[in-house]
Amino acid sequence: MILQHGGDYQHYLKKLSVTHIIASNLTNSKLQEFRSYKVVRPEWITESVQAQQMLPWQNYRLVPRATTQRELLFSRDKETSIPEKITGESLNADVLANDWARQVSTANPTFIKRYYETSRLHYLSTWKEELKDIVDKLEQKYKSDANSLSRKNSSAAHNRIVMHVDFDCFFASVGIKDRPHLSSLPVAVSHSKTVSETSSSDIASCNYVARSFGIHNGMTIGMAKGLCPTLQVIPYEFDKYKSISKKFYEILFQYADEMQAVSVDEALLEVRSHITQPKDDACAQKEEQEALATAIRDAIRQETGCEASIGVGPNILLARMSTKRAKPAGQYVCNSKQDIEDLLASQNVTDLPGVGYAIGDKLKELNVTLVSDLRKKPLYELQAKLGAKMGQTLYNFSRGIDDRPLITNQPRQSVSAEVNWGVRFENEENERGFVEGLAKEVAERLQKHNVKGKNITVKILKRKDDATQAAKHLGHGRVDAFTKSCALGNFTDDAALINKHVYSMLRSFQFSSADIRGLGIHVSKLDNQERLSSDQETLNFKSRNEIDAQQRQPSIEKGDLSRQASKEIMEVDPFVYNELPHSVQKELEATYNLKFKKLLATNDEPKKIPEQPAISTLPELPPWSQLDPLSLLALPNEMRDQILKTYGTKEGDTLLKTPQDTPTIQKSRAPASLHTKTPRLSSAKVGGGSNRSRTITQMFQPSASPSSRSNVSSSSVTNNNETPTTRTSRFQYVFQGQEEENGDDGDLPYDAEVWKELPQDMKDELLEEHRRLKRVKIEQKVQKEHSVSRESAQRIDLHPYRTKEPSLQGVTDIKEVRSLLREWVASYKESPEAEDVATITNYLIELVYHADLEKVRLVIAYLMYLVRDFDSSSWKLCTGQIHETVSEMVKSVYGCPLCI
DNA sequence: ATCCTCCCCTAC
DNA sequence: TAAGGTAGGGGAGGAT
Repeated sequence: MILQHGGDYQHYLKKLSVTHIIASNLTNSKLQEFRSYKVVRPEWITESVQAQQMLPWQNYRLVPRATTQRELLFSRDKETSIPEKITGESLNADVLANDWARQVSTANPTFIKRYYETSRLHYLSTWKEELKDIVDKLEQKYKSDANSLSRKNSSAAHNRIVMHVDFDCFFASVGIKDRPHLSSLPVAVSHSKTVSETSSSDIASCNYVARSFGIHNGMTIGMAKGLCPTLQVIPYEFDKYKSISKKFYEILFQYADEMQAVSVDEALLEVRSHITQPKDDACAQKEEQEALATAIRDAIRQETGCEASIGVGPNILLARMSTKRAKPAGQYVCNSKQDIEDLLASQNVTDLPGVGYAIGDKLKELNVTLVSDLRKKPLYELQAKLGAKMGQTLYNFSRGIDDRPLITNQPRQSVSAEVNWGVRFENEENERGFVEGLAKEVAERLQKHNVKGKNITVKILKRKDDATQAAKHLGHGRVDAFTKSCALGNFTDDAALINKHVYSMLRSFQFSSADIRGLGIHVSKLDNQERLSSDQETLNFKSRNEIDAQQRQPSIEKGDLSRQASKEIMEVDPFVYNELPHSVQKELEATYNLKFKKLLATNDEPKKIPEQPAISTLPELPPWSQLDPLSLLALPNEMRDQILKTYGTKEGDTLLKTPQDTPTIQKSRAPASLHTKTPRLSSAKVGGGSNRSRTITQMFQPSASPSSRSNVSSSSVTNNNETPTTRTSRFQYVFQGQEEENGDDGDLPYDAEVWKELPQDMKDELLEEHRRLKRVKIEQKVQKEHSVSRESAQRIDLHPYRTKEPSLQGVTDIKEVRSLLREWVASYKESPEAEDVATITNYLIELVYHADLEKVRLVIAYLMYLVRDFDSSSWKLCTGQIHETVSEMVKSVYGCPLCI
């Protein structure tokens, strides 16, 4: 209708060419973004057409969604039928009648500042950030050191030694250190000054004497008093904690190849390079690790006067579990299979890191309480219950497997501030003031960390309708949580701007201010993120140019464009310009050297289609990729022909003014809606069971460079002078063979009927595009499988159904499989590569699903035979692990273990 | 398939 | 009386 009545239609908002925006609904952020545009409902068009004249747009303004939304009306009558309705207003009035409560709640204008000065959790978070910074800086310093390479490399090696160091009841220990007379008494750290039964103050930390009474962290003083009337309460001493923590980190850094700040009293260390004993001498290694732990504990005791416990293990999980075992004031080294068993099997699942109440409950629904129960569950069951990632993680954890590296130098992703205590608003003005203060707080934090963000999220805790006075004094009580976010056009750290958005989002919920029990502001999408892709708005041209100058396509560089744009002359249609909002006009004037066109000389297009009765000029066409063939078919014949011809004669994207002699369609993707809903013509499956075998391509590569996980793929890619996405290996034929077979286009994903209607040249384009897409897909799949196999050794395909026989490296015959294994073991005398172990495990698992247990048995037996008289324990450990995993698998699928 | 929003969960 | 913050991983489900 727009076109037929002389209008023009743009698919994307371009400030220079859009006069009105048609929408029946818009998100909050779009409403904000378009607030200076003429945003009208579609009725403006239809009714104008009907009236045969352009009606005033003002009458068709799109009103904000919030106000068009119908309100859920809870009848007042029903409410009053509840005998004593509890309202936020009455509850707040009750609490705020008390003068003291007024002082410490939002009723006090200086509340936010005072609150953050006393919140232990706030300190915990702040310290963690500071310590991360310190560790990063120290790391930087060491990097310039000559020694740094060896330090770094050793931690990336496969045989990790991870150390977890953790103070025993940190806050309590620090307090007791300066109050020796309390050392043998039950002690707790809390805000509470008196130990009364009614105190709802939390215990932040308590010593082991107190714990012997059943007292634990997080318990209220009131409850603790019930358990132990003689409990000694000491106050927080935040400054002390911080200074002791500093000493702690200074000590640790001397022993760490790499360090992750976990918290003020806790850190993770890679200490491989500090262990000199050979890997295969487990006994000597254990002794050395014990000695190292003792030395570190001694140093900490001497410097800080407090006890720390240390756990050592081959990964983070086992190090942490070891610390648990070590406490208090002890250490534990886990370096044998038996140790792993001792640490895990009998533990409660909630003792695993990352398993709290919620996940513990979900596991309980699966009848899983102990880690040993967890181990009996097949992967798919865990994933179905907990999600793909969590299921996999716990499946691995239960077996002592944990691939996670230490996290260091991670750029911050968000900044936030929230307060969920003491929030009691007497009126809306009160609420507004608080939001303003919180926005200011967030803005200051952004500024402090030198970042800006373009996404703002507000989080609200609203008292449940039936919630009475909170159990904790001025606590939030029983609440529901709500969040809403908005995307900004620009990065910001401006308090007023943040406040404006937050307040408007908050109001959109239409909650009574008296019901609000907590508020938070989160800012994300920060401007400190690494620019990895050319899509990003800022680019580090130097480094990128250096890295991939050769791979660079002669395509457009967005960055280049925008850089030059500031000097460019911009041709503007005066008609369009006059319709633009004033702010946009100004912006254009500021940015460009504007030059007004004479008049509607749309003859930019060299090839104009002459015979057009219906429409004289074509509107700017959407990119080819956006074209919906079904809609195309629905158009009047002439119009469709014209559109198709236009695509055939020029670039789909008219922004690219490069003249094209040959009618090609670049950068096009198959429109999604073309995907058939009827069965495909034929689906020629190629490659068969060899798909997975591609993950093995690294298997026989020399292990010269201590191939850290991250550089494996890159090293295999940059070898030789091949295209980046193909693999350098003697097994390359697997990949290339597939690619060639793709000449078969039988599996085109298009509806046969639609296809038939398309003109031949369009068919040709689509065919070519289809082939290209297919190639890309295969390449991506190869890469993905690599990353997957790197992620976890126990990845199991969730789709057991296999028509093709599983293969290792494209090979299925047991003799050939054996010779592959022989070759593999021979080429890695020292210890196996994790990726290869994963590949073989995967192969075996597929065999299990393929019900070829005999072959499973043969392969494992042969592996064991190959490593039978190896000195290296890692080979034996590894084959043992493969055996165990597969056996577990067999058990979960068939109900009985595998007998070799 | 990938992204985005609105959550939930966890750790200290 | 009391100071239930914060960042990041991740999932569900919808939009693109």
